[in-house]
Amino acid sequence: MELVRRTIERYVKLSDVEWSEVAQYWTRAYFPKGDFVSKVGRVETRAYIVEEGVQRMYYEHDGNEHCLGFAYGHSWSGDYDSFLGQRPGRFQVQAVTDSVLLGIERTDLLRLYDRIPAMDRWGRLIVEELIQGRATREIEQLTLGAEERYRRLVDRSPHLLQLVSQKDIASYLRMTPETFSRLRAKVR
Amino acid sequence: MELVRRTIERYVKLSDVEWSEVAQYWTRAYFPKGDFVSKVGRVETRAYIVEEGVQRMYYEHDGNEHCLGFAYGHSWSGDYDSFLGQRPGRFQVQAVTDSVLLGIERTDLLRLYDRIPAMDRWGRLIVEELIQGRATREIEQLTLGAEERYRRLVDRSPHLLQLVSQKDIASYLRMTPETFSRLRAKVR
DNA sequence: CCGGGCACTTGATCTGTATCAAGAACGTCT
DNA sequence: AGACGTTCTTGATACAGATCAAGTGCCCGG
Repeated sequence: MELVRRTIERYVKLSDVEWSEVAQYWTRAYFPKGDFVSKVGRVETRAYIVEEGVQRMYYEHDGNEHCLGFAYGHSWSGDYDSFLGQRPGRFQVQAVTDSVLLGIERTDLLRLYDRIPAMDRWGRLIVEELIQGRATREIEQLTLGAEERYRRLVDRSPHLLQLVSQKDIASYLRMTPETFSRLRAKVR
Repeated sequence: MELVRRTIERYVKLSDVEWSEVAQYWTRAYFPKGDFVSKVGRVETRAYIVEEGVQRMYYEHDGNEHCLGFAYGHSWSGDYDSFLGQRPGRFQVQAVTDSVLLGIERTDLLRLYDRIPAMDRWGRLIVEELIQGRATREIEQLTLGAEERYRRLVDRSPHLLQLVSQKDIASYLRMTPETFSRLRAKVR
């Protein structure tokens, strides 16, 4: 659970006493490749930090999968939309590689928010960061053509190409696998 | 400023003492139609609540304007991206009609976050709500064709059609004014 | 270690929406 | 009130990327 403390303390400082209260609620969960972290229709009651592995979040429509993002490194994972709104999930979150996540129940998190103001602040800062990331993505979707979107991914997140199938990345970039494959051949 | 209190208290409760501290920092600002609330390149130091009027937020690229959203009712206004990240703004926010906004300086807001835990929580809840709204928009952009996007707008926000030019709405719906006009003629 | 099914590639064709163009109606500034 | 600029409409054409189709290779499970 040290990872949790480090992650939180990138935003706010916790005393040892506070941390010991926070720590008790986090648990480790294992998701083998292919397993679902969050499923459509189910209200997500847990928030996760990625300890190991990669997960993808996607929206299903007419049998098509539209990937909205990947979680890895020590970022957030799980369906934040369902978690924050406590409504039936609209997204699926699936382990793309064997994954280990550190999770906390929403009721426990709310209890911590009540008891430890720093945690409430942390919740705010995390979501603020999330929203800025989404704004960047929105700009890119809005203004870039398929080739430029591909180029940006290649030089900003080359590691993803190793870990995630081309069709999932294509979907994340809003293009078909065919288009992705052609760009791959074309661009250097 | 009563509006500010009502807006905040839709999320958290403030004592009269707390409110009197909060209240002093808010000021009223007038933006005649066409004026800019936030401008590209400038760091936004204020957050706003709309008292009157409509504003649009857009991204400029190659001389094209891509509208990301409108603010009205008693919602947020201003460039939240620049405000939250305190980086030079990527968006413009412009008054589409004569507008009256209630604003607060970031430094004052941070001071309130420090002094009044309920305000910190309010900040979190506001941003959580914002992100859920963006997720909904993202889903619609992802899965709906131009015609369906148009239909949804018409029956969810018909008032916008009265207040905002068709070209701005077209841009918000990610289509050209020509396509918008054709859909208008076609759909009922 | 074999076999079936994905993942990926490559080619041909299709299509929704953008782009270009031109005219009509509207609003607003002097 | 006149005139210009902007918004909206309508038509013709262009194009990026999707879709359809077929073939190759490779991974994983039995």
